[in-house]
Amino acid sequence: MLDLAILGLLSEHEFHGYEIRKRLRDELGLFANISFGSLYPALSRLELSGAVIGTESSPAAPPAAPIPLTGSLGGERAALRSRRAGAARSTTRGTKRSRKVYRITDTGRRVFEELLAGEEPVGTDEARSFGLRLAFARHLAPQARLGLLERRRDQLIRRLAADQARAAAGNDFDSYTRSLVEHTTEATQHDISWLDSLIESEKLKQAAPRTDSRTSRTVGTGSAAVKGTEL
Amino acid sequence: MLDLAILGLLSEHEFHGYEIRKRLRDELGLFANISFGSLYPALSRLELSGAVIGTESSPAAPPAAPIPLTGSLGGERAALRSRRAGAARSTTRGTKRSRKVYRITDTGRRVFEELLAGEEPVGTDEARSFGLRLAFARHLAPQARLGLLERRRDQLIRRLAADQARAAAGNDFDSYTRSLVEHTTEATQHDISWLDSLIESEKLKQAAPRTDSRTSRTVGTGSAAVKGTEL
DNA sequence: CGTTGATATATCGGATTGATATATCGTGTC
DNA sequence: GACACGATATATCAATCCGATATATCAACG
Repeated sequence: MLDLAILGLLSEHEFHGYEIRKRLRDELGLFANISFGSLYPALSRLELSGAVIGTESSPAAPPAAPIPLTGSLGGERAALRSRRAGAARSTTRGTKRSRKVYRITDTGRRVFEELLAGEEPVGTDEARSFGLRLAFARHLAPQARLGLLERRRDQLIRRLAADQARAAAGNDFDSYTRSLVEHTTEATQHDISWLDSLIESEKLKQAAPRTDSRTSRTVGTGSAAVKGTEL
Repeated sequence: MLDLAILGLLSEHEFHGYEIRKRLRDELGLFANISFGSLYPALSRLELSGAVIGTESSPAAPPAAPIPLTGSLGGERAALRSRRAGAARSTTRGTKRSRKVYRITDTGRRVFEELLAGEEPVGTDEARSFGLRLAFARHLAPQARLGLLERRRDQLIRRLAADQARAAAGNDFDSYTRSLVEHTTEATQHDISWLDSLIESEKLKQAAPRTDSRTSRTVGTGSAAVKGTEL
């Protein structure tokens, strides 16, 4: 769960520990809210196993791509600051503090793909796990991607059955518990509708071999599809 | 989180370990899906601290402590074995297997109320924690109950703000991540609406000092209130 | 009569969190 | 210009919890 998030982020760009956590938290919210207490051991683990390579970022470190990506909140702002402070700008930006930048290896990419395509956990944090995988679903083969969506749908169907059994059998619930169960059931139904629309879009996209290979817009905004499939 | 669930269940009836897990899982689903690996240590912990009392359920077991709680697990197990081998099947047919029935103490009730009224965690399983507390909310004073609902609402408002910030700033998301963020945002809004209806019902109930002290029906079935408060 | 599945308790390793410690740097403030 | 404060950055720790596993009994079924 944790290695998946780290490797997924590092598969796009190199980062140091603090920023890995920051990015995952800011971009994926509760789906990848990892703590330092698990991040740093995980990075050490991944480095030992050869999935990532950590490099000390000392002032004379001009590695590959500095920060070519988009927003890069912390990095660009830090670079801006140090540049304005005067000293830097000649070599690279003023490394404000010792940090260790992690880069993914080919082994790491293989591990990432295995984790992403591997078995999803069932139980407590299945929702977190699915959200995390969906956030990296673009790295999956279309076939595996559809499988991910459908397995999650099955999971939710089973959960809905359990919810409804609870609501039906447990008539001795007090009003708060009853409201909780009702609300949970509705939320699960909503999740299923959402997945239905995702699956439909995915099938359409795979059926039509358009060269529109970029992120097709039909997936994200399909509120009409959601309404249409409503239970 | 775990002690709260156990004590909450035991505050209504006495149960043995296996059934504690079964009940919590069947009635509260994901909100209290505790495993044996945490249940039995928790029960031992609670027994040591005097919050619960465990009694061996053998056919002729007077309520006084049969085995004077030597903490040593092996010792108790040995005693159990010998007892079962010796006085097996004298009378009462029902006892299918040796089990340890746990009963809550006055201390345990105090601990339970403290846990229930205490600080909610923020972070990963705040939803679980809230659901669990809501399931036992009838044990709270009306004042504290309203506070629980409002604190949860504030939490969700903050989460919604974070979700919307994500959706606004992160335009470089791929379609899957974008859909995930959108869906999460909608779910959070739905949760807030639900809490609004709960809070409204609660305030109404507290404003009207009806002697209708039983679980008022207006909370659980308030789908009209939900619709009315929809965003 | 044997095998399966539910009941029942217990332990272990591993993953993860939250808290805490340490240190540097930028910024606002008085 | 002193100085606190918050953000950056890495690291470690105890505590918690889960999933898997082991062991054992018993009912039901063919």
